[in-house]
Amino acid sequence: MSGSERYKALKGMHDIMPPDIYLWQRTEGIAREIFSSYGFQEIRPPVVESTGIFTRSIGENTDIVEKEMYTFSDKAGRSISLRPEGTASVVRCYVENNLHTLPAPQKFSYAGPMFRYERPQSGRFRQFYQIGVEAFGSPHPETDAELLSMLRHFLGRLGLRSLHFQVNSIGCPACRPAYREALLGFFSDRIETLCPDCRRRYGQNPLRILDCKVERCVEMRKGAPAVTDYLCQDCRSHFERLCSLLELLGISHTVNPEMVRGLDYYTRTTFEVTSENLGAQNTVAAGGRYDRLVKEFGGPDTPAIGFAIGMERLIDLIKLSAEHRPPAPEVFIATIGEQAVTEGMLLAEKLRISGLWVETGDPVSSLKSQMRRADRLAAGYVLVLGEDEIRSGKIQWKRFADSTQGEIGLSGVCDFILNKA
RNA sequence: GUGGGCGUAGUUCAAUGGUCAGAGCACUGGAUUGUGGUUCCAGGUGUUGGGGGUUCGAGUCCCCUCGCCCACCCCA
Repeated sequence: MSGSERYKALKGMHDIMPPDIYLWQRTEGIAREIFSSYGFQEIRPPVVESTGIFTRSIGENTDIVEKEMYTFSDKAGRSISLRPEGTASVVRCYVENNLHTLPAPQKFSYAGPMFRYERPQSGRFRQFYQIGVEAFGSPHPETDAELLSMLRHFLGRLGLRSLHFQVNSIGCPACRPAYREALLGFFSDRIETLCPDCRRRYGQNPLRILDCKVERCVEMRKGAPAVTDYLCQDCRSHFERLCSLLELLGISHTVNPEMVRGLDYYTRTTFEVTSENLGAQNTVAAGGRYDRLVKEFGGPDTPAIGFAIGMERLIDLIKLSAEHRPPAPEVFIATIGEQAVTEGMLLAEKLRISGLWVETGDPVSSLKSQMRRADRLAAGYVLVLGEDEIRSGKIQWKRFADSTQGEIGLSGVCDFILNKA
């Protein structure tokens, strides 16, 4: 504990280990299963990219690129960065590999670590994991709805309840400037009454005033123009269609015109899934449309939409939702005597080949301590193998769950366990 | 970057400024020889995060530093 000489993980970076790792594996498996049933195929872009990929897509003046990126020079002096999010890399991959030549829409998923140099807090880390999906080539609100539906499907399969879906449309280059002007106009005569942060936001990113938590600001923005009232005809009908599809699919949600997304590339649909049970960082998944990004990356004009799920936050919720038992060995082989140790190894191998998780006892410790260890591991069956068993060819089995035990011929052990386990 | 809280055994925590810093859990062994959990007995560990200061005396008070947690900011 006197740790100055012992290495520790870096601030904001954590080991994911048992028993949590089982929740991660299960969650990732369910994601793979469900996403693939919607036609999403996994891709694995590198974790490091040219810095420009992120600055151009996420936005030069966002906090992420301004102060949160892990940016380095490589040996040749190129500026490279650890990815702070997944979409930019996937778009780069899509363009670089000319994936638009494949039949649209093309749908991809990814999973892995992201990096942001932030001050850690509950639900926020410097290395954190996201599972995300991106669909390219469909401008239709049906695709938006399908994504939301898939997300709900996934979260439902994990047993999560009481999640809050919020959707919004932030318009397109045709209609957003007008809204921005309206917002600036609304606040222009009351800038002084806003909090210092919001005064800064007024110049930087006025939309952010809409989700300020300061009470006075909440009060001041009553009656502020809503983005949804300023949508152009195309954006409006896209959004209305989406909302009616969500109704049809039975996805309960809130339309929240004050919902703001942090990344610059979003157009039209944005959405967020939040939970009451997470602390301040309560967004577990979020996403939206980015119809201009592919073109900006040098590809053909291609609409796209995606979302990302914050794994740590998701796992937190899964842990809260129910008790989760880590897996336990199916069989524990306790041995007494040298010959039994050898026989035990052979038996263990045989059972493992059948796919069972088998542990063996410490060759030199007493049967009692081996039994105790088996119990602590919560092993399904203990097989006791000693001189008597080797002589008689019959092995003792014991099941902790109901404290039953019995005898079985050595040759039949495998079938016996497989049938019961 | 800003603010608040907390650092004592592997872990969770205790200890009016005053003997040798304790307890639960965990771990190991044992309670008639080859049977776990419950019970009983026995066993060990700390540079009290680090450094300095005040004091006859500091885990306790003060300063610095490092680390963790939470919140702001921002975001998954």
